[in-house]
Amino acid sequence: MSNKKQRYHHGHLSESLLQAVNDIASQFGIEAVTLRGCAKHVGVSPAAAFRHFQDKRALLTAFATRALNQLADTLAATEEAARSANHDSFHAVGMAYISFALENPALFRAMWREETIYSRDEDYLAAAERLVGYLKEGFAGTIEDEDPNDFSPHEMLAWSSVHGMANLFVDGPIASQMQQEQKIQLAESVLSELKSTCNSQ
Amino acid sequence: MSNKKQRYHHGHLSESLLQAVNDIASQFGIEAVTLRGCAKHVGVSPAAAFRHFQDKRALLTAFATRALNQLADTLAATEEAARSANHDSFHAVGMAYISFALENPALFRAMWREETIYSRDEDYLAAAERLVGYLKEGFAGTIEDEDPNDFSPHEMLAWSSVHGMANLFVDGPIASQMQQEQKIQLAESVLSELKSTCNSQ
DNA sequence: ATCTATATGTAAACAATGTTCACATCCAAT
DNA sequence: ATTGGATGTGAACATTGTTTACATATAGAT
Repeated sequence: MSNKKQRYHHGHLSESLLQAVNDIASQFGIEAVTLRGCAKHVGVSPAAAFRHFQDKRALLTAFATRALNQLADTLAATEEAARSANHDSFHAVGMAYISFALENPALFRAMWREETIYSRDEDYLAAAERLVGYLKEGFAGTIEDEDPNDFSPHEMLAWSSVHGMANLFVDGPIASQMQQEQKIQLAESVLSELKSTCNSQ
Repeated sequence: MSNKKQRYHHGHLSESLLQAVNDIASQFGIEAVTLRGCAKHVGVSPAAAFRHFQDKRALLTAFATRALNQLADTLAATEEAARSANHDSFHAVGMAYISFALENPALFRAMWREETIYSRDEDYLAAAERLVGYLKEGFAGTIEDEDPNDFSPHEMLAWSSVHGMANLFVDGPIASQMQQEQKIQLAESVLSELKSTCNSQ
């Protein structure tokens, strides 16, 4: 971080800028992310960012896209692991979703904020579609699926309750009043309730 | 709006500023809310706002507080109406929550955004506690309640799924891809699933 | 190797925003 | 009527996003 300071060209600027967003957002929240701040964090002039992103909004869109993909990766890996270990993969996927939000609140917040991103961006839509795909396919294949192209009430119930808990644990009155451990325990028991409902048919 | 323009003192500035936030947020989104914009909307100098709110953040906190109270009012009224009409009040309260979000996305977004408000503000906490209270009391009294001071898995399941749907309908890939009507129908059927789960004991 | 087109970076400037400060105006209690 | 506190104004400032004109590096053709 000290010897290659003299280079006029950075080399991986767009990648580094996204990393900067991640660092700053993780430490101070997304609201604290500033274009100039990211540029300084990377050691580059503010204007340089505009060679790689049309906008601040475009930068945040790319960040949200990456966050979506990370979450989708996590879910996929979790399901695979649980399946091959013969564990309850519905439970595992649900908990993975919630844990991701708890461990990366900044990422989780970023990926859903319609107003601060270009939600019609091609890459963003693709990433979103990938995540939604998992869920439409029966909550990543862990519950029975009637139609892989649409949400059944069961699928929607599963996703929305997990998504709702994740949101409530990150933003809301519960967020600051409950310990991490409590949240996880509550999530576990809610998922148990859910499982019986969603597998009942 | 035209004859009382000459007064030096506004009279109800803090109230009017909140109204301005509402107007602008409803029309252009919360991200578009600007202190100067609100001041101009009210016909007052930017600095005047600081006599009534310490911060932009304090203004948004007051706005979020009001939104929380509005939602709580709506839920209370809905429950009362459904109860006296002998309707399914669980269903009614759940749908009211979701409808509120669909009809007032700006309000709904504002009330949960920890990063843009003072979430430790006294009034905000009171409003949040009031809403949470409804839910801790058995989802506004519509499901059985084991402990009014804590969330049972049933209560958490009910709230989180409703909250999750509201969020997904307002921010997220579904938001733009589904019609209002579809969202409501999906919500209805999810709530039907939920009811059997939450009342089963 | 040289030249040149293009990609990538810089510095300086601008408008908009949040915020503060010194001052103006009004209201209300003496 | 006077005066003190509440409320509003205008000018200023730092910060931010963004643009523009210019500088430098890199890659491919010659």
